[in-house]
Amino acid sequence: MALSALFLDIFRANALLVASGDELVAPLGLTSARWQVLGTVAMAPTPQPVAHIARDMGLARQSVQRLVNELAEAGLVDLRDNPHHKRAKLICLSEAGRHSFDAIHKLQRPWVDGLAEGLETEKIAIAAEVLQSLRARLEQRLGDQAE
Amino acid sequence: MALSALFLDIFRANALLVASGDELVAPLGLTSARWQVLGTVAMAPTPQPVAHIARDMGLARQSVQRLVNELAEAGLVDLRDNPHHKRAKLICLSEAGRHSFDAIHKLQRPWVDGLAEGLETEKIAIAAEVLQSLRARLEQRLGDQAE
DNA sequence: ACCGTTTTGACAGCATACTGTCAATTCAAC
DNA sequence: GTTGAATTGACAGTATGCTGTCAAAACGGT
Repeated sequence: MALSALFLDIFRANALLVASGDELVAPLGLTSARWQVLGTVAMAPTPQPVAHIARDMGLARQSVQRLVNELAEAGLVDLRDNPHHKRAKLICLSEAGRHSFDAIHKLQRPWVDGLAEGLETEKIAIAAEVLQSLRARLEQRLGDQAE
Repeated sequence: MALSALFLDIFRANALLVASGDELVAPLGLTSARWQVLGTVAMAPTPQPVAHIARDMGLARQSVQRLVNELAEAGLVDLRDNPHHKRAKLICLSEAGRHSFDAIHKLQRPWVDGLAEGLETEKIAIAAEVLQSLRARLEQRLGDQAE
């Protein structure tokens, strides 16, 4: 079955992307996971609490919680008081975090451009479509049993 | 950039596939990772040592080592003496392992069929092609720096 | 206003994958 | 044949993700 083969490709691509991402941002003292959290925080139109970021990223709340705690300890994000909730602090970039994020951007663009070179845009779009369709089905099935 | 978006889709699809796989084989007391190792062992034309299986799967040697040790402890695989290497035992399925593998197959087929339903085969093929191309590029780049 | 439900972060523990290091073994070059 | 390089498994440690449980806080229906 073609789909089973695709699964293996997804596993490998995922592993390689994480490894390559780690390598890419290592000079900045970051990792793939922290970079992704930092990016989500940076892109949010307004500071969000951890649980909201986790939903945005499709990760478990506690995974993001730990990463945010580490980023806060590293001084890359600040925990701002939330007027609407005493415990759920709002996460926003610190000065250093903004710096790191900008530096990542400069590294990321040529990296992605190099990877994309020679790949047909339409095929990338089709691949994304297939993965999103897969995602929807998997999420629905997991939801069926969990809730 | 379209490719960056695809990366996020790959991350999510990977996480969901692992979670769904865990759920699928949980009744058999297995996990996604062990299932994949078991499958690789079962599919090998002849019993292979751990390091060879790891290369087959694109995983680090030690990751597979641990999983194989656990599978051996669970009695699903046997470690057969290797006439060509005193330390590198050959991994092969035990009776129980063969049983589990057959049971997995029966579970897996309807699951995959259900997921594939409505997906166009050509699009799946294109997605696989994109991911393989991506894999080749990422592997090459990582290799550049590591070796 | 009150009480039950939901959300949230803290804490603890597990599974998976990675890396680095070491000793035993095999292999290859000479 | 001997010696140096590569392979292999054991052991230890790290990063990421998950889950479960708990108490504090917020929310909602009555």
